[in-house]
This record gives sequence, C-alpha cells and structure tokens, in this order.
Amino acid sequence: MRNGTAVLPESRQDPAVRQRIEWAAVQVFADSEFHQVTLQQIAKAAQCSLQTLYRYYGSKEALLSACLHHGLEQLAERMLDHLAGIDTFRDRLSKVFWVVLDFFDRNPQMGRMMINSVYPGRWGSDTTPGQQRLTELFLSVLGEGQEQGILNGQVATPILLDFFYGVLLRISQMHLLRGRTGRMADQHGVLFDMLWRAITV
Amino acid sequence: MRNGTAVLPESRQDPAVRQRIEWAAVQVFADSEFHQVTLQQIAKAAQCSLQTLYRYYGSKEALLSACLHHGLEQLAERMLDHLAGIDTFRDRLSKVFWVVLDFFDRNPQMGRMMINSVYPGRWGSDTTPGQQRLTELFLSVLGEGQEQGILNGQVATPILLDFFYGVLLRISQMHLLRGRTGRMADQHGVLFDMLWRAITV
Amino acid sequence: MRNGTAVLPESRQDPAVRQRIEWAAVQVFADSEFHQVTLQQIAKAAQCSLQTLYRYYGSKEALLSACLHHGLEQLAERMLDHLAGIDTFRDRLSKVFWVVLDFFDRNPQMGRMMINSVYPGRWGSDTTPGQQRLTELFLSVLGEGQEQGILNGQVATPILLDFFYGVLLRISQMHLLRGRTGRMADQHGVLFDMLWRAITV
Amino acid sequence: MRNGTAVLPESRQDPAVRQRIEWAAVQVFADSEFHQVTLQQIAKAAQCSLQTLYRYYGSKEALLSACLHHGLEQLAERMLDHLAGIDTFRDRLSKVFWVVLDFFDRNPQMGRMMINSVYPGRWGSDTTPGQQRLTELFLSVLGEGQEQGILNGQVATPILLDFFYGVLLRISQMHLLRGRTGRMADQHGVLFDMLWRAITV
DNA sequence: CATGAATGAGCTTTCATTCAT
DNA sequence: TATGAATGAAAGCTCATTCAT
Repeated sequence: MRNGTAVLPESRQDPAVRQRIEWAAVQVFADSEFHQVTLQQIAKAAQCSLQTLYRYYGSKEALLSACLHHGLEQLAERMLDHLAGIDTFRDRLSKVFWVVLDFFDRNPQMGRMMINSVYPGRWGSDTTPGQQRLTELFLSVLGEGQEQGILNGQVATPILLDFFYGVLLRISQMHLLRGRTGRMADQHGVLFDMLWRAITV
Repeated sequence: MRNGTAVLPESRQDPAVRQRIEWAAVQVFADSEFHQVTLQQIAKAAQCSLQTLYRYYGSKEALLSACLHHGLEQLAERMLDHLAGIDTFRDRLSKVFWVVLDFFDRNPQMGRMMINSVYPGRWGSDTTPGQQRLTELFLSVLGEGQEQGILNGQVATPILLDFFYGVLLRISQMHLLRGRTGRMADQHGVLFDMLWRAITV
Repeated sequence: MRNGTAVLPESRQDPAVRQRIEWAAVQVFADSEFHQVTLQQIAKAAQCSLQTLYRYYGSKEALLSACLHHGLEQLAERMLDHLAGIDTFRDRLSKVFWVVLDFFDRNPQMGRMMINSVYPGRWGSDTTPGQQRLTELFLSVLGEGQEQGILNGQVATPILLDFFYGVLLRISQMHLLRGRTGRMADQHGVLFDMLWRAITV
Repeated sequence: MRNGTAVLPESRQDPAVRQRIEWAAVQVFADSEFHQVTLQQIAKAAQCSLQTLYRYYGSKEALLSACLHHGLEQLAERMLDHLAGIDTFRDRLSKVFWVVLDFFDRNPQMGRMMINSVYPGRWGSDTTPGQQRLTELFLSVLGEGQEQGILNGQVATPILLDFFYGVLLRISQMHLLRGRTGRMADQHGVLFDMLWRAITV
C-alpha cells in the first residue's frame, strides 16, 4: 500500500464534508464488496471529487478504515453511555448485548459494510484506542466475573469474550444476510439468557 | 468480470494439477488479503502458467471459491463420516463441534484464508450442494431438538444455528489471529458444555 | 486553458509587484523546464500568493510569455538606444551583434529560461509589437544592404536574418550550456568578422 | 521524473510496434507542444493501448527521447554514409551541410517535433553514443582545419561548430515555421558558400 | 489581496483478463 | 499447454486553475 501523500491535518478539513463522505462511503461499501467499489462511485455518491477523497483519506483502504472506526467509535461511546449507572454484573453484560444488537438494528448499512467489505482478519488489528479500551474494560469485567466465581473459570477469559462477540456478530450478520425485517434487539431478553447460561458456572 | 475463456470440463482436467493449484492458492490466500494476492503469485507457487489458472477456474474469484468449496466439502465429508453411528442427541452436536475445531486445528491455512480473503457476506451464499445438505441436516436436527423440548424453543431454529456457528467460527478465528499454538479441539469438552447450556432449555 | 479569472487591467496593478514576480519567475524558469515548474514554486519565490499570479497574468503560459516579452522588450530598447547615431552599415550590424551578446552576458538567467522553458516554435509567434518593429527594421536594413550590393543578394533577405540570429543565439545558448565563464561580448570582434564575411558579397 | 518500471528489454518488444508507435508519436509531437500532447492521443494515433506505450517506453519523456534519438540516429547514419569517400576538406563540410538540410526536407515532421516539443536545453544532453561520436568526429575535423590554417584559428573549435549548427538549425527551423514549400537543400550551394566564407581564414 | 480548499485532467502503475504463438 | 505480449480498468498522484472566505 503506497501512501506518500500525507493526509491533511484535521484542521484543514471540514467536518461536514468528512461526515458527508463517510456517510456516502458506508452506503456504497455496504452494497458491494470492497474491491468492487470504485472511488468514483463514492465520489459521486458524496458529491465531491476524487481528489477530495484522497485529500481527506489518502487511500481507499484508509477511507474504509475511517468509516469503520467512526462507526465503532459511535458504538463505543454509546456503550459507555448506557453502562453508566448499572452495577449489577449480569445487567452490565446484558446491556452490552443489547447495545450491540440495537446498534446494528439502527445502522444496518454499517453492518452490511462490515459483512461485505471488511475481512475478519481486519477486525482484530486496526482498532482505535477507544475500541481497545472498550475491549480491555470488557475483558477485565469478565475476568472479575471469573474470579468471583460467577463466570466459568475453566476457560481463558478471551474465550468468554469470543462467546459473547461470536454470538452477537453472527446473529447480527445473519439477520442482515437473511434479509429479515424487525429488530433483533427485541429478542434481546431470550438471547441474552441463553448466552448467560453459557458463560456462567 | 469478463470471461470469454471456456473453462475446461472437469473430465479434461488433471485432478493432480487441480490439487496442486488449490493447495498453492490456499497458502497464498492465507497470507494476504484477496485483492493483495496476484494470480502471478499463485501461478508461481503452483508452478503452472497463468493460462492454466484461467483454463481450470476462469477467474480469480472462482479460484478462491473453488479453494473454499473444496475445503468445506472435505469438512462436510468428514462430518458425515464422524456422525455415523452416533445416536444420542447431545453426542451428535458435540461431535459436530469437535469436528469443526479439529478441522481448523489440522488446516490452519484454510482458516487463515477464510479470515483474510473471504468476506463474511460470502459465507452464506456461494455454497455447494454438499454444504447446503449439511446445513439442512443440521437445521432439522436442531428443529427436532426443539420439538422434543430438549433445545430452547423460544427462538427460531436458525438462531440456534447462529449460536453454534458463531461461537465455533469466532473461537477458531481468534485462535489463529491471536497466534496461539496448541489445538482448540483439546478444549472441546468444556467449550461444548458451555454451548450446550446455552441452547438447551 | 480555462480562464474565468479576469486579469487585472495594468492600471490597477502594482508595477513593483509585477517586477518582483517576473524576476522570481525568470529564476525559476531558468532552472527547470517549464512543465517541471509549479506555480507554487514561483509564488513562494516571489513571496506572493497563487491568486496574485493569476490576478496579474491569468495563466502559467501567460506568465512565461510576460517574462519573455519583458526581457526582449528591454533588449529591443537597449538595441535602439545603442544604434542611435551609428551610420555606417557595418557598424550598425556589428552593434546589433554586440548588444545581443552583451545582453545574455548580463542576463544569463534570461538565457537559461529561454533554453529551458521556451520551445523554439514559440520564438517566432507570440511577439510584442516592439519586437516586430525591431525585426522589420532589421529586415529592411539587410534588404537595403542587398540592394546596395554590399550584402549577398543571392538569398532571400530572411535567410540573412537567419544567419545572424542562428549564430547569435546558438553561440549564446551553448555558452550557457557549456557552463563557460567569461563574457561572450569580449569575443565580439572576431565573431562578427566571421559573420560579416558570410553575409557580404 | 519517477520511473520505477523497468522498460522491457528489447527482446520482448516487437520492432514493428516500436516503429509504428514512434512514427505516430512524431506526428503528434510535431503538431502540438510536448505538454499539450496526451499519451491517449499518441495511443490512438498508434492504434495501441496506453499500457503498451508504458511497456515500451516507460514515460512520456522517454517516448519523446526515443523518437528524437531514433531520428538523429538515422541522420547520423546517413551522414557517415554520405561522407564515405569524400576526401577534400571543403567537400566534407559541404556534405555535412547538405545532409542536414536534406534530412529536414525529407522529414519535416521530425523538424516540427524538435521545434515544438524539445527544449533547446535538451539538445546538448540526452544524446546517444552515435551522436556523440558524430560530434566528436566533427569537432576533430574542424580542429584539424584550424591546425592546417584553412579554418579560422582565432576562436575555439566549438565556436566553429556553433556557426555550423546555429545556421543549419535556424534555417531549417525557420523554413518550417514560415511554412515555406520547396526544399532547402536546393539552396545548399549558396548557403554553404556563405558559411564557408565565415569559418575560413 | 491572501489563504486554503476543491476540481478536472492527465501521468504512472498494477493487475485481471485475453490473445497469439 | 506454456509463454509473452496486449488491453481495460481503476488506484494513486501532481498540478493548473477556480472558488470561497
């Protein structure tokens, strides 16, 4: 990936334009696979020129990353927001579950984009500090649960995380792929109960 | 996707060449993302000419699909093989779980290829008859379990499948991404117990 | 060549700014080929903004032309200045020869600019009234010489001009390209003698 | 000038294609200035694709250079050919004069290309071994003439060369620019006489 | 006026795909 | 079949020129 062009400092960028571009890009990336998408399509959808895309992001990959990060950052914010004030252990995890389902219910295009244009291998790397903090927070909560004897201590903590995310993402993903209408968040209760049974002792 | 070149009928193809090409392709697709891979790389790795790739597969996408299908076909076969003679309901599901973990333990490159070069959106579509049969079989088994009151009947049957696959694939995937050594199949018992608790009543 | 920006009438332009810009432009055009030069470079060298360049000249080509014309206009003025009061035919031509050599000796950057950034095809067209008058004057003088039987009448008058300019420009040019130090004007005597022998009967 | 792409070894190139491309390129470069010409125009004129141009030449500059070199190489060959068997000093120089005039008479497009698309600054550098040998040969002949007391010894030998080339090129150039019909070579006798008077003692 | 952002055009590169030998 | 050349498409980059503040 060549990238000699320094991406402009944010100071030289109009946030409204960024917003518009990323919104358009998400729509396009949601509809076709990453390498089927041309930057011309995105430029047209965002009503800006090709060069503006390069000026703001530097490359197609970087634009995708920005869309992804921006979306996940929103998710992370929303998560912290919703967790505030919830103390019960079970309730916290339940809330996490709900926030994610709700997020994809509200942002199906973001979900489609992840399905169509993000290789799973990218999921792990390429994360913003915000997301890393969230993961660490999550891991520490799960680890704590194991220590308190509430959660299953027979497996490594990341495995618990895998149960959580694996189910969450698969369910959200397949919901979109199957073209189902209706909100997954509505089934949150029964789904979380199942997951809770899996990870508790 | 232009495609004027007729792909040879399988009858006129040398299975050994197919084997060699696909094996090489899996190695290459496992190491980089799909669109970072060039067909030249694959041709070199398979010690054949570019033209042969086109003769046998017709396109880069088709080659990837062939690798994927071939791998999954093996998995399906192995699955049916192992399920033979197991009657207990729990044991059947447990076996399915084990076969998948074991498959990725034995074929890490196949797993890496899926992570690096297959968009999740592809997972659903683009399946061979063998895989569809397997999924249908699986769904019918799970549905049966719900009818018998063993499995949770509060959710649609495909949701149970999502729990299964979501956890399985996520665990296999993250095992590879985290670069862990050791076989996941060794933890099969405790992992399946967790999953079992999730999906049973 | 798009050009919506109205160039300011000269009346509203600051001659000092024009001066500064053109001086800077000549330096830059002298060092690299025309299309290797960016207007940013010139703006920086002239310590003005890009917009000012457009306001004053309208385009890159026009700026180059202005530099060229300005320089040649100086040459023309100087020429007329020096010819005043010289009556002998030979002396007039000799003076012309000297003034040109002297001009490039004094303005090597102007010479370099012509070599690096002006296509020979441009030399003929694209001239100011002042230069045309000079050429016409020159041609009439040479024609007169032919009529008087002093200059060779076997060739068309413009051919005599070609001898004159061809030798003059080539010598000035190569002096610069060969990186010689020292003034060509110092060799004026012997050089003009040679040329004189060529064009006289 | 970036140029990471190694130009293919000539072995991988079809001489007929090179021929066709260069012929087309000369026509196009002859009609407009270098940077007004797009490679698309040339590709269309040569009835090949853009990529073939890059495969064969690597860059627009390189293509122009190739056209130039190819033309000059022909001139050099023709020159050596015609000089063979001529012993008289004056005749040799006369022949050189004629060959150049004749060359531009026969290849007016080559001349136009030089006028329109080659900066004089390029003339000196960027030469092939063949041309350098020719220049050296020419210089040694002129130097010899000076030693023998035939040519003017008061100026450096390269100055004699400048007289020669300056007049030759200017005349050929202006002939084209003035749009004159008829061959310059026909006036060879009288023109060379003039030049001969200039450079002899 | 100056500044900075935006645009269109064209060079350059890479690669899937096709064609010819 | 293998090889090498050709093509089209799109990424990536630079720059003249324009627009808005």
